[in-house]
Amino acid sequence: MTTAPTFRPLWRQIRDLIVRELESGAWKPGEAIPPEPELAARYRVSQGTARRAVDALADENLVVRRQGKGTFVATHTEERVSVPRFLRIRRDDGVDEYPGSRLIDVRRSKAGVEASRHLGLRAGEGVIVLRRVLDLAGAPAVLDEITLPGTLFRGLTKDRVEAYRGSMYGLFETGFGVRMLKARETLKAIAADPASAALLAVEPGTPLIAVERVTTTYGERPVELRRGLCATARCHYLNDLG
Amino acid sequence: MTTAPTFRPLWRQIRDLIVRELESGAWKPGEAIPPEPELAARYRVSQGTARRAVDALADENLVVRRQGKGTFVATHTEERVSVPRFLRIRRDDGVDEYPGSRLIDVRRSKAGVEASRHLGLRAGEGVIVLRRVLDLAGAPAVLDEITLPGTLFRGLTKDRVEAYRGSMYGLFETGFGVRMLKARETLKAIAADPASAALLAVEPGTPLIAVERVTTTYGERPVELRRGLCATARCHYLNDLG
DNA sequence: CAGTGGTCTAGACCACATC
DNA sequence: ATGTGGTCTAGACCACTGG
Repeated sequence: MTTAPTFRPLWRQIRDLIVRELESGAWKPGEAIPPEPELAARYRVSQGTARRAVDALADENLVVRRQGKGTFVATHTEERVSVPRFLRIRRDDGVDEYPGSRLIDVRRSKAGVEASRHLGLRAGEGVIVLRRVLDLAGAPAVLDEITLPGTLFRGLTKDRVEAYRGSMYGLFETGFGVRMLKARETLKAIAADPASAALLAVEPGTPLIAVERVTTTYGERPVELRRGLCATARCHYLNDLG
Repeated sequence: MTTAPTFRPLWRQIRDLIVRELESGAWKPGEAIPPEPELAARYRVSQGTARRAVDALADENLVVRRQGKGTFVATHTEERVSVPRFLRIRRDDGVDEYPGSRLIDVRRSKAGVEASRHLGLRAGEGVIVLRRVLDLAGAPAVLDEITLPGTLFRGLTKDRVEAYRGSMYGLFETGFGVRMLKARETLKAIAADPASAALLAVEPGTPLIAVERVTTTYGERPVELRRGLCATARCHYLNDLG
């Protein structure tokens, strides 16, 4: 039995209030949030305390500070410059490459046991399943199957995905107002089945890394289930332990 | 070409000075560092600035703050309570278990191309190679091959490892004064060779996750090369993306 | 109780970006 | 020149630990 927190610092309360504003969409991804003096005035605290709250948000990657310019709501739409934040697959030769994406299909269906469990849906609720192949160094690297709650991604079609220029999470954010904040990945090694092998251009039975990702938005609410099969002949999964 | 940093905040400089103290062993792992007022006096700064420096160290996991008690040098010797900080392998059933370890052998040899590259040694320098199996849920889960620079781990023997009660990094820290601070892991999927398969109690050819870890101490200096083969039938590799 | 880290404030000044 | 975030200070007070 854990006792409820008996004390919440002021900066923590301010942080929570700002998160609620972010959640409600008061300031959109990429936009600036109010400057520190204004936040301090609004919440009736010293600038130091407002600053502490914003610091916490920056540590959580919810906002990005830019000296001299302001503090901006974090976004997935400006990741084209480097490698997407959530992509752990890298080329063995060390070259930083934004992976190419080929969409296979977009289907509507009912949530199975696994999907409903991970996404917190009732069995049989509508989901959208999207499949694609990521290319790295000119060869297929990852076969992705992305499962989304139908209610959140109503107008999502193959055309819409193909028309969008940028990362998947950029589309989710700008097109559907769903912000991907954290993810938890679970990795296993499996043998390639014939169908997947064909799409990845490897022999059936080739060892692959199976990545299961559950992505969450505000309040740890799960909004994406992603299963990726990674062929690691010329690339690898990278992880830094701090 | 990157320009040299033109400005270093005071708190950053203090942080660096404290790191040097830590590196020199002025305070040993598990011990308390001087309280904030004392640090402030020693470095002739305000307590707020000293605090900022210690905050940075805490963020880097070099020290651990404990309210009311003090600030302590981080250690790997107190990880028995939970799961070791650098271990990403978890049981599928969610049970938190401290893995059992069976040592296979400890050999002295010469650094090969890979080892010398990753550990920054000259080819042919002496290394110690240690092999073991980690058990999870009563079954072999990971086959580890740990390569260490001979000069740093002079008295390391099979007996010494078996006599030590605690994690490998706990032994390195208390027995050899080498503190493991960060690590970078590179994962690939491979098929089990017959020898490894036997030790992991799986069929030859079974897909495994091959984890290559390079662990570093102060100044990003590499001090361990570890190759692990993970059988993921009843466990998985877990990674949180923030 | 004294000593530790944790919070909050008010104010001065610095570094950076923009006009 | 102005406005933004970033640094530093001095001091008051709170929360937690242990004698």
